[in-house]
Amino acid sequence: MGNELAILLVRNSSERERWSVPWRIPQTGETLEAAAATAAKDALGETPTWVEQIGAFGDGKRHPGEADLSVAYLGLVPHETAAPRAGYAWFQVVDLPALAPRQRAMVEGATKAIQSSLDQAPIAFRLLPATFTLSELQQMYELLLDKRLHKASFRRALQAAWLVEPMDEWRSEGRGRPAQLFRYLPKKKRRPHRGVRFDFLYP
Amino acid sequence: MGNELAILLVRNSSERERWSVPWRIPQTGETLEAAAATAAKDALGETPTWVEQIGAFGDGKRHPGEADLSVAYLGLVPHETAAPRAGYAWFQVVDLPALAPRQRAMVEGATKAIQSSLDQAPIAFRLLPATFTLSELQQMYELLLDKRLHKASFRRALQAAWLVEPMDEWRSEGRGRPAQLFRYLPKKKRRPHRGVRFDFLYP
DNA sequence: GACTTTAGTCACAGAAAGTGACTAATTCGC
DNA sequence: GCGAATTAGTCACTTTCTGTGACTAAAGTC
Repeated sequence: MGNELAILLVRNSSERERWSVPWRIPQTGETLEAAAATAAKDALGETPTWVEQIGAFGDGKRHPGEADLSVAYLGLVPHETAAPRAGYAWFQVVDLPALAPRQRAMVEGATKAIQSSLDQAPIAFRLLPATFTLSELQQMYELLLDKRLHKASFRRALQAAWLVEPMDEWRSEGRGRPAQLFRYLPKKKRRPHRGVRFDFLYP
Repeated sequence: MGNELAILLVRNSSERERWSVPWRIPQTGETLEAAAATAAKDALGETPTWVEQIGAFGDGKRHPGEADLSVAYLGLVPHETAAPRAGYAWFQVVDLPALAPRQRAMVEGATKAIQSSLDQAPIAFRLLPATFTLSELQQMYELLLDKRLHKASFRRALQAAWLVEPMDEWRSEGRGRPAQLFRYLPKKKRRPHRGVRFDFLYP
């Protein structure tokens, strides 16, 4: 665990082994995103470092115990995060329990959204400490994309995108040569560059 | 007109020169997408050839005459379409009248969505007749992307993507050499290929 | 000190994209 | 009828980007 994408589900109070996505009915004066962040905080104890809307889901049919309309949000937190509250549990995305159709659609939309916005937004950086090694960054991309990346290609693309800045620190991680630490390069400082594609693929 | 992206707005009944996006409250048993299609049909007299969800918009604040939550959909129709019903009018996207903030956000999201899903879905083909010339196709892409494309690059990428199939027909359009007609190549027949980027840019 | 392990870089081949020029087939003006 | 103008379609060449394996560097292990 920790190197796999996982999702936090809540046990369905009514049924025995039924799980569903954590949810919350927005209160008056509460934005959708705030409601999503609150739902996540109720589950986790802290607010996700990345929150993004997936979309509205509703099939017109009324299901017992379901709202007419669900607006799904994706929230991401790094693994070193507080344990979930009672009634909640993490599941690996590759091995989910049975979910209602709408729930499954929302989860599917969320995983796709991760991959498609990964090269548009600093998602990976919000999931890492302020300073990190390039290997850690690459592993995060691999985890989020569910794809192995080639080291040289990854670093080349990273350079072209001016996304990170080297620091004067190195970290020795037990075995092997110590890795240089980097930090996310705030947008302002970036030099003009072409669009970047992070879709390089390992054979 | 006709070679510009335009949006169909409806006059706000209450206020004098206020316009807003056509809307509809979904009925019980009606999916969101069906409601969106119906709203478009009410405005236009026909159903858009492309419909896609943009997202849910709601700021938590209650505005007079506005729902708590709006789920925005993008509907596209070719230009040769029935005239709008009374109270509706087309506006060029580059020159919109004043809109409420939420409305503006929805329109903005819609125009971005066009561009980002243009190379993932056969949007352009739904806006053209069944057979078309490559120049027509290129003009459609240029209109939707709001970007000039280089002829040779466009055709090269098109070939690599196996998206179209030449027919044995030519069409003479007044001046110049007659253009060969093509049609959209149904997915089944496509040969394996790499992903295609339609983001080649004119200097 | 030799071996293992992880970091980091290079170099090169092949593919893809940017671009201008060129050929082809029509209509228009005279 | 003929050359200019116009639109279609293709080529060729250069530059850039990707995929990839191999190489060097700096630590720990035994």
